Order: sequence, then C-alpha cells, then structure tokens
Amino acid sequence: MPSPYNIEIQNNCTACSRSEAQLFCDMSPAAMKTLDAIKFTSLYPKGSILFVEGEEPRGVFILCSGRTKLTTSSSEGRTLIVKLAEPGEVLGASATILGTPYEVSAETLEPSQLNFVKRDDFLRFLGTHADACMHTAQQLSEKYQAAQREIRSLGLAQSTSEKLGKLLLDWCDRHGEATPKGTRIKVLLTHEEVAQMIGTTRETVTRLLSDFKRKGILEVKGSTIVILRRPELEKLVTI
Amino acid sequence: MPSPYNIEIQNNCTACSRSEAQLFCDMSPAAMKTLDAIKFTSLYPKGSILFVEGEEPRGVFILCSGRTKLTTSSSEGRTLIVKLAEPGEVLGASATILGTPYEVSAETLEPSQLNFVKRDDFLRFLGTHADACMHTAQQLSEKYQAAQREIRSLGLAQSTSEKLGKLLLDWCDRHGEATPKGTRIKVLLTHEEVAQMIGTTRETVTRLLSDFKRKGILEVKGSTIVILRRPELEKLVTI
DNA sequence: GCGGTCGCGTGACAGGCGTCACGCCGCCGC
DNA sequence: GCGGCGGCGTGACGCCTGTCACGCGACCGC
Repeated sequence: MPSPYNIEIQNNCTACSRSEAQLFCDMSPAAMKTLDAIKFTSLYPKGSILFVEGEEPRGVFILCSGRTKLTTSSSEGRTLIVKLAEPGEVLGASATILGTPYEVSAETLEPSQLNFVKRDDFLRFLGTHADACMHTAQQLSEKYQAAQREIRSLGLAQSTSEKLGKLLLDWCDRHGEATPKGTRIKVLLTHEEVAQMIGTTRETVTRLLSDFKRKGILEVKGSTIVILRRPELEKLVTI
Repeated sequence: MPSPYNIEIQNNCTACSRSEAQLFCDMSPAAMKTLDAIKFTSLYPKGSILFVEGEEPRGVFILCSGRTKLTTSSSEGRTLIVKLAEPGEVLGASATILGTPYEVSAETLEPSQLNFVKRDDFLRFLGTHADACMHTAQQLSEKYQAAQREIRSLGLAQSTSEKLGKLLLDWCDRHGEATPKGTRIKVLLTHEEVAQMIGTTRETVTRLLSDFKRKGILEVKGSTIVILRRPELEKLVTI
C-alpha cells in the first residue's frame, strides 16, 4: 500500500520489527498491548513542529522513523540545536512526567512516523506497567547522559574548531560508512544548522570546513563529507 | 549526641523530617522500609570525592544534607562545574541504571550526610517498588531539565557577562535573602569555581564582578554579594 | 615573626571569532 | 529565460576574552 511521504507505516507496536533494537520498543507483551491501545500513530512531513519550548506538556512522542531536531532559542532569536533524535527515542518525556513546560522544541527533519501518547494515558501507563516505568527511567538516563556530553562539549572546548571536529567524529562513529579513502558521512544539515549545533555562526563553520579541506583532513562533495585523516582531526579534539 | 563535622545524623529515612519536601524522600512506607534496609549512611568531610567521571558505577548516593559539586574535566585539566547538587538529590542514578561509567565526578563542598545504595540493591529496589521507580523517573526528568538549562546557558549566551549575570540571578532566586538594599546571596565558591561554573577563567570573573560593582549593580563584602539593581542585571541577561 | 600558600585585583597583549558586507552558484516557478 | 531565493565562500574589522605576569592581603603552621 502506498503511503504519504514514501515511508512505510507501522501501525502495530507489538509486531514492529524494530522491537529488539530500540529501548522503548522492547517491553512485555502486556505493556506493548496497552501502548498500542493508547497511542496515536501519525505521519508528519519534513519541517513539522511537534511541540514548542514553553508549551504545557500535552504528552510524549515516540519516534518510530525519521529524524527530529530538538532546539532551544534565546529571546533574541538565536537558536541552538540541542540534539538530533533518532528512531526509538521518546520526545517530551521529562516535561510530561513532571508536568512542566516542554524545555525544548521538536521539529522533524525528514518525513517521520511518530506515536503520540496523551499525558494522562502515559502517566497511567507508567504507573501500571513496572517495566514501562523502568524503560522510561533508562530512556531518561540516556537523555541525561547525552545532555551531559553536550555540556562537556559546549563548556570545555577551547575553540570552535574543537567543537566542530568533535561533532564530525561523533557523526563518523554513528553514521559513517567506511570507504577506501576514509569514512564518509552524509550531512543532511545546512552550515547554518551545523553552526546551531555547536553554538557558533554559519560563516565560522564554512571557514573551518575550508580550513580542514586545506589541511587535507577531509573532502566535501555536495552534502557528503569524507574524513581522509581521522588522526589529524582527533589531534585537534582533545576534550 | 555530638557527631563528627557538626552535622546532625539522620539514620532513619522513615522518620526523616525532610520527607515532605524532598522528591526521593517521599515514598510509600514499604519502599521507605526497604530503602532503610539497603542504604549505608555515612558522613563525609568537605572535599570528599564520592565518585569520579569514568569509573564503573558502584551505586547511587542520596544527598541528605550538605552540598555537592558535580564536575567534568577535559583531558587538559580544565574543569567545568556542571551542577551544585542539594539535599534530596540522587547522585549517579543514570550511570547506575544504565551500567555505564559515571559521566561526572562528585565532590562534597561541605560536610555532608549521604546514603549509599549499591547498584544491585538499587536496581532490585526499582524493580520491586513501582513508586520508587516513578520517583526515580521524576528525579531523572529534573536532572535532565537542569542539564537542558545548562546547555541553554552555555550555548546561547552571547558574552561571559551574560552567563555570570544569569548565574547570579539564579542564585538570587534560589538562595537569596531580601534586604532593604537588595537581595543578599552568600557565595561559598571561589572566583576560580565560579569561573568553572560558566566556562571561563578566574581573571574574567574578577573583572566582571568589578565591572558590576563599578556600575552600581552589586556590592561585594567578603563572600556575600548584595544585588542592588536587579533590573540592570536582568537587562544584561537576555537569554 | 616569618615564610608559604591561597585567593583576589589588575595591566598588557594577542588572536579567535562574531559581525557586516558582498558575490557566486544552483534550483525552482512562471 | 529569468528573477528570486536559499545556501555557500570569503574579505575586513574590531572587540571580547584568554593568557601571562605581577603585586597584595589574609591566613596558617612552625
């Protein structure tokens, strides 16, 4: 069956093939059944805004497929990309659990499938399914540790090139494809967005990438980057 | 009974007077009883190191009294103070839950009472007491949100004066005492440590505080600061 | 009393990077 | 084809702030 946005819809968590891999998709059959009953599955086009920083928490979004960027903005309009969320992650959990406003905004970067669970349903779900609660605690622990790494990177880096280098190394490790020449990564973000990930400006990102090219550390072809000399890059990143 | 370090020991969580106020100290009687059975209460002098970034997780520390600083360090020896933990907080929970290395180091800033719970005991405790698991999820949510605020502050601030201003306003709201002249806060950190909280150097902190004094925004007497013109300070902080 | 240590204040200097400005290229709709 | 637009490349300039250096006062142990 053809579906909008060209992605395959998975309507049934119990039968979802991602079960083994993803943290939140790996629970007892009873919990899965309850989750199936209270969730609302939807497809969102690229650029959909799931929730906005400061809103009262309506509930959680479970990311099934696609990628979502989590951002926070200053009153002057500067934006920081806090995290790129990937399938299996739960978005808005902390705000939903505590009843405090969403602390970040969430926007899909690609056409994505998400399961929405209303706040009341989610809290009742956690209260009645011990393993779901435990899974949520694990998810929150991971989110906390990821945030901690972000703090390290933002707070301890000596220079912007260090931050950019670290980001590239991160992407290599998580999405890189090995090639004879080096590791290839596909950057689906604009320079502007890369800048927002490391708290700098577009111009600086452009200049640093040119620097790296000039030094023979990497190669840029359209939206793909090939890291030619990883050791050189690692030398720059001492965090 | 006189105790070491001049603080009052509370050996019994069930009878602890902090019960109502603190998140983790407010659970069902059954859970409290179990917690009492598995915890080890100790007093630590100022400067005690509870755990170090990178260590395998031995378990969690529940902070009963005193303050603890959580830090992370770069390979070059630069240190960032990630958070000042206060009574009622659980330290090391995320690492303990996930079985990953502690992501920060913890060191007491004052003589402190802590309850230690071994990893196995803690995990079993969460598995068998639904409300304890829920409380932990709430704790983790709070820690995550605090980390998120830290990211905002580090990543979106335009200048160091903005970060210092924000820190001072934070302290005012949380520990400030109103006086006729303004809000008085007691800074129990050295300039060096303040610098480590906002990712800058001691000299810059000294200079900025002098600036603020010169502008009549605040007054420094030893380790106490009186904020005289809060609106001025808020104008500097636009995050 | 006195040397050592620790925390604070301040000056000089260099350079990284944010800001502004402009030009180029590829893509899209009409 | 062509105008508009979004994304990228690059130059000039200036400020913030990190770095190094030195001095001063407070406190402590001997």
